[in-house]
Amino acid sequence: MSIKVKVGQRIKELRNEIGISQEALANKAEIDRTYVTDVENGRRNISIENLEKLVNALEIPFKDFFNSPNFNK
Amino acid sequence: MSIKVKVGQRIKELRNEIGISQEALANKAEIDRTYVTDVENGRRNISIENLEKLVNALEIPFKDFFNSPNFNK
DNA sequence: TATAAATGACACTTATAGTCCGTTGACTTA
DNA sequence: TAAGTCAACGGACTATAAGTGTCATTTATA
Repeated sequence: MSIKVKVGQRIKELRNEIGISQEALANKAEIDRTYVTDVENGRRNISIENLEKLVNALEIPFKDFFNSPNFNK
Repeated sequence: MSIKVKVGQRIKELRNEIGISQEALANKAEIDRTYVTDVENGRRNISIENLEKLVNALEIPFKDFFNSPNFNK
């Protein structure tokens, strides 16, 4: 599985834990809603700055974001 | 400190631990030599795919890459 | 069972990520 | 004196991510 897909899945997972919509997350991170959709579905090779925005909006440290079985597959 | 600078410092730190040159790391990761210089100096907003290449070349899991005091500042 | 809310798919422009070739200066070894 | 390695930087170029619009589809709920 590509890193893009893994990152997307992890974002979706964390977003669902918080219980907010893609649009709410997008607004919080100040990113376009459809861009978030694309990222969650593994269609975007996201940059570190945009990933930081999303990780911050998900209120999780980077190290915890990557501390998931997802990233050992 | 920006995420770009933090990532760059962490890459440089890990590269020095291994004891290889920027060019050797670049070759191992199959990315451009000059690009590695820029990333280490915080001048590039690297994509997740290229970060993965570098992290793999540094032979460290993502979660350990981000498990550094750097990323809590 | 219709309506709205949420998500998905994708094309498109523009901004910039990333490559390639070369140079420079610091340091090292012969 | 070279001659080599390495990091940093520049300019020109190509590839692709960022950002947005639009419509289609799915899912919740009245």
